[in-house]
Formats: sequence, structure tokens, C-alpha cells
Amino acid sequence: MASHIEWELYRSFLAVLTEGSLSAAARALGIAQPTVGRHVAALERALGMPLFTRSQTGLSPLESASSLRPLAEAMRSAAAALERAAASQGAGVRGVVRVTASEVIGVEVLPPIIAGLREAHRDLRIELVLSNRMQDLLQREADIAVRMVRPDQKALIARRIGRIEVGLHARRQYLERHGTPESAADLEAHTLIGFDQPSAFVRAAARSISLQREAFALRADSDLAQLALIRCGAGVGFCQVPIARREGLVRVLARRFRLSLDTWIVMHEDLRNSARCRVTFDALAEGLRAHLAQVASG
Amino acid sequence: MASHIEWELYRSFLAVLTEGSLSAAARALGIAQPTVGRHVAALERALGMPLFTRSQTGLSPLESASSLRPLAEAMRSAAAALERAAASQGAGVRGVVRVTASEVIGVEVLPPIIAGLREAHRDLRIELVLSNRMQDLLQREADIAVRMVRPDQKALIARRIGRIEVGLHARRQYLERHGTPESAADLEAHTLIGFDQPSAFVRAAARSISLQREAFALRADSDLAQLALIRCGAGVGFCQVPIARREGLVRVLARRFRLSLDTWIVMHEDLRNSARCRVTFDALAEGLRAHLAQVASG
DNA sequence: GCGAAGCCATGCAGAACTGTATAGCGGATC
DNA sequence: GATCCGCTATACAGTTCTGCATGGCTTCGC
Repeated sequence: MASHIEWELYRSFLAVLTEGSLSAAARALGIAQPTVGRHVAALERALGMPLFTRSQTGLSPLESASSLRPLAEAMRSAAAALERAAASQGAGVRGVVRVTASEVIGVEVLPPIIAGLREAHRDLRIELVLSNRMQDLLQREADIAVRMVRPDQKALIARRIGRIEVGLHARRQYLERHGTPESAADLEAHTLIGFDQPSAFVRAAARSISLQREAFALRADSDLAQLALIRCGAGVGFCQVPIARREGLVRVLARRFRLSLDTWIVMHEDLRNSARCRVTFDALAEGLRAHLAQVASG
Repeated sequence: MASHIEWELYRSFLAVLTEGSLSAAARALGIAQPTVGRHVAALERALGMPLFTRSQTGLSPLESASSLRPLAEAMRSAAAALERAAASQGAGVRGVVRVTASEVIGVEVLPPIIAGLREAHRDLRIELVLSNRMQDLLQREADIAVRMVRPDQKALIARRIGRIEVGLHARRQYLERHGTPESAADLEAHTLIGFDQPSAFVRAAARSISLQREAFALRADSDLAQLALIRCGAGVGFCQVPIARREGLVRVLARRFRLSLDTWIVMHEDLRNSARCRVTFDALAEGLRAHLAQVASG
């Protein structure tokens, strides 16, 4: 037997959850505030439990509502993906593709690739979602992901790009002023740029190269901020070798500090027959390969 | 900006897709046929493309509709999971838990475990989904899965049960009549029971023990059918050792033919705080462990 | 301490949607 | 070849739902 809870109620429910009030949710959905209120009331009646505590400042979710949130978000993601898929039907490469990548890749590497892609396909739209968390694809938050770990889910199509090397770099002017470190011990005299709150990957990496959080004189969680600091000569820090080459940064202690990120492009297999996704997938693969190849020739 | 396609339309769309006609979809949804027709028309208008070709025998989906189906199903799964989660809110162990497992496990092993669980928690409802495909959990088609492969997805909570051994077995009466094979070559004189269309696992297993499809005199894709054939003395076939012990089946060529299935119980991490899922998870783990331990003592 | 802004709840008129009934068509069955 | 069954499409009446306007409340800023 099919349940008789209207899906429309879930949408209002989620909007209230994210916006924090009936009025704000109504604005976001483009409907009237009393309507949202009635939807929430109807959902509470249908589920047989209260979901929010009303107040004059808005609605605050009860635990019950919070626990339902991930599922409502899954519905929204699927609905959004469905619209993207529908908008791209028909012949030719057209419609919207959502691409997710890390901040560094998304800012430093992807833009020229995407620009070229757009040049070839004028009806293609790209949405770039930069995030370091990577639980996106199966939730349909994005169509294609550039990831630094081998994907292990069966339902995904993956193509390996190769290993992006990461090393310690500094600006030439900085090294001319402070000298070039020749050993790990020399680093103590330098301004080290590193993480503040380490992510899982960074923790593992830091262990493998034996650098502790305390070693860093300049700390920033944002990889982009770290890169900007290195680039303007603030000190010595980690960045991807291909980017460093392009920027004319000088690598130091290459033998001692060497990490590499296995890079993959991943797509949900449901999108295999989507022209826009295939084209984007291939363009990203080719562009990233060229980006990596730059190291060998540069 | 939020899209303004009503989620309710997707539900009617999916019902038409699965039922094959407006009338049948209307019956399944408990609404009137013209309403479903209007929903589909509204969705086609909203998406700007036709989705079905109308005929007097029903609606047949166009390619565009078929390609959107997985996403609509994702929405339905999430909606169903949301209702399950909501129904189980509150103190105590209550509500519905959907458990998925292979056919053999679901029929031969789980029933007594579930019966005991129900004895302890009268307000608990269990839905058993038997299927050999295992892409269920992340799509929220089930809450808990019993699987034969190590789960590799981060968002899942997994507990390893152990290895279930699989071996060649026959009924005692069969062996008394046809003799007990002492070598792999002896098997040629026996009625071998095996697969028809091999699944991925079976292919790998068959390779490892060097048995080809042609070797089987009785073929059935259903593991349950194979088990039933062995059980009634029709021939020699593969089945799980703990089940064979319980049934009094005799293992043959134990040294030569030996496989084992690594067994896991898996749950989405979102359900960690759900009492009903935790209890079911633990009961399944304990029951399956006991089932395996039977081998040692039996 | 006072006004402005934001919020929720309610009454009411209008719009939108739903359900019932029916006509028309095609395929299956005897 | 006639009948029955199931399907879609349309007309129409009723109900439901939505949006607007308003009242009452709290919080924030001056």
C-alpha cells in the first residue's frame, strides 16, 4: 500500500528546517507563509508527532525533525538531479552539470578546462561546487566529482588520472632572503605554513612526513589561503607540484617531503548515457591529464 | 532560487512508470485517474518535454522518462525511509525495520532470529527484502543489510560476523545409492547441481574451483531451488555448511571444494541513534554468530 | 523606554485542484 | 464477428487549498 503523505509536505518541512522560520521558508519557496505553516501542521498530523516548537522568533526543530533532515535532503537532491537530467535531454550537449572538487583544484586547475569546454559547447552550463567533503555523488548533490581517493562504490564510474605530487614550496624571493633549507632540521629557522584543524587526509600525511601542528608558524585550514601565503612569499608550505611549477615556486627538500594524491574523476553510472555528463567527464579527464603532464615537461 | 516543480508530480510520474497506465497508477496511489493524467501533463509542461506516448492500452515511457526513473525512485526510497524513521521515533523499540539479505540467508537463517527478536519487542515490525543485488542501503531501500562482501562505503556502519563456509553436499540416501565421490574426477558420474546464469560471485567461485557451467546436470539460478534439490536427494551441489549441518546433509570432497563467504551486517550511519535499528542490528549479529558457531559444535 | 521589524496565528474570498460521470477507442475472448 | 474489458480524454460540480489581510507577540536598536 502506498503511503498517503504528500511529498509536497516534505519540501516545506525541509525549507523550514533550513530557513529557520515559516516566513523565511515561504519566501524561499515562493509561497505564502500560512501555507507553509499549514504544510508543517499537516505533516505533524500525518506523522503523529510534533516536529517543531513554535515561538515568536521562528520554529526550532525538535530532535525528531533533525533526525529526519538527512532523508528530506536526499529527496531534495534527487529532485534537483532529476531536473538537471530533464533539462539536458534531447540531442546535443546541453543543460547543467554540477561538478564538485576540492577548493584548490576548483580554483587553480579547473577554470581553464571549463572555459575550453564552454567554448566547444555553448549550451552547456557548469556548476562548480567546491568542498573537501566527498559524500556527494551518491546523494546526487553533484553529477561529477574530482576526488583524491579511489572510489570504492560499485554504482560509480571512475577514471584514474594519476598521482598529483605534493611537496614543500616557497617563493624564490623568500628563499633568497631566508636561505634554502637543506635538511628537515633547517626548517626550524623558517616560517612554516600549514593546517590549523587537520582533516583526515592531512593527519595521515602529517604522520607520514612527521610534521606536527606545533611546527607551523602560519596556520590556515583553507588550502587556498595556504597557497596564497606561499605565493606571496610568506614562508614555506605544501602545495601541489603542477601548480607550483606554473607559479614559478621553488620546491625545497623534495627528497624528504613528498606526498602524492591519487586523483580520480567519478560519475554516477546512471549518467552514462547523458551526453552533457560524458563530455564534461572526458574534458575533465583530458584537462587534468594535461595538467599533470605539465610536470614532466615543465 | 528554488525550482517550482511540485514534488507531488514526481510521485504520480513514478507510479505511471511502474504501473504502466494512468488508471493503474491511480489505483496504486489511491487517487482518481484524471488526476494522475493531469499530474503527468503538468510535469511534461514543467519539464518542457513529452514523457510518454499515449495509447489506448496505457502509457509507454519515452526514453526521456526512463532516464529519469532512477532519480524518481531515489525520491521514493527517501520518502519511505523518512516515514519509517518517523514512525519509530519516541522511546522504546518500535516501528518498522527493513532488512535485506540474500535469499538463502533470508529463508534458512533469519526467520528464527527474527522470531526471537519479535518475542522480545512486540512493537517492532520487520520487513524482509530478499535480493542478491546489493545496491540497496545507500538508496535507502533498506535499513539493515546482511551482505557477503566487506562494505567499503564510509557512510555505513558494518560489523563482521565471520566467514560462512560453502561446500559440496548431498543427502545421505543419495550417496548410499550412487556412492561417495572421492576425487574431483569421480564427480563426472554424479548429478551435479549448479547455476544457470552465473552471478559475478559465482563466476569467481567457479573459476577458483574449476567447475564449468557444462559440468552441471541440474541447473537453477535460484540458490533456494538448488538447496531444495540437494535436500531431496537429487544430486550433489553447493550449500552453506551451517545449513547443511542442520539439515543432516553430508559434505563431500571437503578438501577439494571449499569456498567461504565473508559475512557482514551493515547499516547506514544515520540510523545509529535509532533504537529499533540498533536492536535489530545487534540481534542479527548475535543470531548469525550463533548460526556460524553451530559448525564448530555440530 | 519607545518604535521598527520580524514572527506566528487566524478569518475570508478566490482560485486551483480533485473526483465523479461519461464518451470514445482498441484489444482480447468466445 | 460480437461482446466485454480496460484504457484515455473531457465536462462539470464540489471541495480543498492557497493567498491576502490583519491581529498580537517578541526582539532588537536607538
